[in-house]
Amino acid sequence: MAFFIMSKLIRLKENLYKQNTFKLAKSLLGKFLVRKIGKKILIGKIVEVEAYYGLHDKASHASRGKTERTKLMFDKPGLAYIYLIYGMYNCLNIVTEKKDFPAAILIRALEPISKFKMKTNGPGKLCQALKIDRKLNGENLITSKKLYLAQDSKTKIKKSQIISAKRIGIDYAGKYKHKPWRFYILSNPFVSRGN
DNA sequence: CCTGGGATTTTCT
DNA sequence: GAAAATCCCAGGA
Repeated sequence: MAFFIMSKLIRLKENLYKQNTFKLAKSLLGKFLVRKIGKKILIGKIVEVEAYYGLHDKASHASRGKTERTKLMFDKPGLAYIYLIYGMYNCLNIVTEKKDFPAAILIRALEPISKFKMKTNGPGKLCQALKIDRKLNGENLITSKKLYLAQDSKTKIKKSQIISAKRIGIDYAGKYKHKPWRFYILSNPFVSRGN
């Protein structure tokens, strides 16, 4: 299968995941999500993310404490936290911050690089397109053969191209619903909404 | 442009 | 038993 003209993809290293959640969230824009299934490789460029930060963030699953479901948010950075939402869709998050500090970055939209059968302009949809489900919950993106993040030396997103906005679907979160913790690439047609 | 409801099932109260 | 980090479709302005 012919891939697009693109310089070599290099997997993101452990150190990168150790930076502050908000810096990391912005720096993930323009990076690539890679999913390997047997010999098949599916690749998408990250164009939209949201940050969920700390125990006080009422929009975060971690705000109600550490449970069987949310314990990964309290784990070490670089793991995948995948959960089922509304009984129907999976959502993929990257765990961030030190162990015991709950935070994660939700991957909300991808620009397709390989050919997908389904759309990737939403957190539930991109998981369908890349066949990501809870079987991959806890996958270590630094070492996993099935799921990881990568960068290419050419693709750089300028600061002026990064938009901050309110997060989506969290109207119950009190004052935290106003936090501008959603980040996306200006004018990118694959952003889920508001572009 | 916007609002509202239904699908579907796990998780927590 | 209610809520949920979604999506799609219908209907109204």
